[in-house]
Amino acid sequence: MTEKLWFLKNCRVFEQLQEDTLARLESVSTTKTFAKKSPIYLPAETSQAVFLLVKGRAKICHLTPDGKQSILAFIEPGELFGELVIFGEGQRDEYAEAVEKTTVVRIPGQELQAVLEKSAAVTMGITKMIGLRRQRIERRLKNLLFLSNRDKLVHLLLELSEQYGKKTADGIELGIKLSHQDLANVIGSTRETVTVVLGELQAAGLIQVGRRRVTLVSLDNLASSVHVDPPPLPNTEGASTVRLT
Amino acid sequence: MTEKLWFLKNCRVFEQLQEDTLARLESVSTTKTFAKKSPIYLPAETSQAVFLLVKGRAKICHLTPDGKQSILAFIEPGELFGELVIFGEGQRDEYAEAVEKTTVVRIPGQELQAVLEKSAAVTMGITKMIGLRRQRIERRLKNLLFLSNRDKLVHLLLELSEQYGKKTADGIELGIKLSHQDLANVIGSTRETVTVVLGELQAAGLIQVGRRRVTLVSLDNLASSVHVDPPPLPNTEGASTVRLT
DNA sequence: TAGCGAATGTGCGGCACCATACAGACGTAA
DNA sequence: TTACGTCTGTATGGTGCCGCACATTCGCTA
Repeated sequence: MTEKLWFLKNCRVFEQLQEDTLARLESVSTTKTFAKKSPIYLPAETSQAVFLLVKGRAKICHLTPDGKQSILAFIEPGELFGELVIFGEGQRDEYAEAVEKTTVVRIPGQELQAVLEKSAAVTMGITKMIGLRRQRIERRLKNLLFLSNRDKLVHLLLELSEQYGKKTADGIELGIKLSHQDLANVIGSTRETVTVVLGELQAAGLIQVGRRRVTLVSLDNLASSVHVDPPPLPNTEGASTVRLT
Repeated sequence: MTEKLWFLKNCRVFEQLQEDTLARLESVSTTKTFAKKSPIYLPAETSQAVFLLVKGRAKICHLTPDGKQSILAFIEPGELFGELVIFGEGQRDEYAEAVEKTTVVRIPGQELQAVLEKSAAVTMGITKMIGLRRQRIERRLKNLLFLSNRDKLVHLLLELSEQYGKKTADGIELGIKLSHQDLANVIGSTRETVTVVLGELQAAGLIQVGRRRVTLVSLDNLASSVHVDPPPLPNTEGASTVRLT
């Protein structure tokens, strides 16, 4: 019927929901489209809403007092974000920004909370999602604590390969376009340093870089250079359709 | 009746549980006491268990390949930890260590999962806990990304004051004994740097330091020096009894 | 296809921080 | 009380990374 309903139904967390609950959720949600670089929600916003990304891509960011942007996460189609507001923990201190033209479904926090009370399955799904993201963040934290920028960057590339890697003739290509500035904002470094380090990694034959594009030539060598086991290989056919987590 | 039962009942997540479920949980759980500095669980461990800290204090840690210890969190009496195993997400990559003589209740992951299926209230409680900890970690992450060691340390002190602060005549005293090495392991710095920075903060009249003890003289000045709002004041009477989250 | 903005490459001075080394001070257990 | 181990203070050189400056190239859009 409506697009919204279809979107909601196709989000893994909601797929087990009964028709009437789903319909209710649909009726209180709204669809919105954002242009590239426009904010989806801001820290100051009083309205407590959760979002489902339908199309495009978003990033969750934070600004330091002196204007530096930290990137906490990227959000892909099918993923829920801003979900921590349902715990009524006061204001957010991060914001979400569309990195390309992006469509989202906006779900009022109250309503989602009501759904949680009705469906244990959905609650469990949300819990797992939050837990999974916490594990990811914890992993990032420990990588950021004591590593050199080189190693932070290698870790990041390995992590990205797990999520966005597409196997090609040259190696694993990252299916996400990121500028050096973006990479720097994820690992807490500077654009120039990232440029240099990427150059070194390429010179060492570990990766191949192009404009907003990175291909990991040797996962094994990359991984062993930072003393970790190589991450699992992505599916051979790259295209990941609607995913969750 | 048994001590275990009492411990479980006094953990906020479980307090709403029905008698029989609680009894079941009690029957499959075991109580263990660990000496100072001994490991409570290790990354390699195959047994999937969740722990409830009853007495003492623990820290969740990670070791870098070159032997540096990152501290991810401290665990206080009444708190659950190691809870992410219930998502069957393979091995842990962190370990837990008793920082003083510590007693825990060990709950098999399977059993906790069974409880979650029975009680929506407990599931919601666990979800909130996981979410709250994620927020905390995210906050730490963004503080670690672009700040100087001085600012990282100040942020840490403010955070600790929120959790362990006790109001005294001189200011807010942190009710947790931490060596400079511990502080360094939390913010990803070195022991010497922490010593120096603490000295500077003391010279600036912002804090008072003693052996494994820090007192925040002026929350406001500390907070404004890193461009954030001062955290909420702790309760005047320090002693926090069994807490959760 | 011309032009402009964004993204990338590179060099260099300055400095915050690390690594090492050592000395003194405190706490705790014998 | 003594003795030992842990914790803390301090100095010193080395360096990885930032901050700034500028040249160049790519890609999008008009």
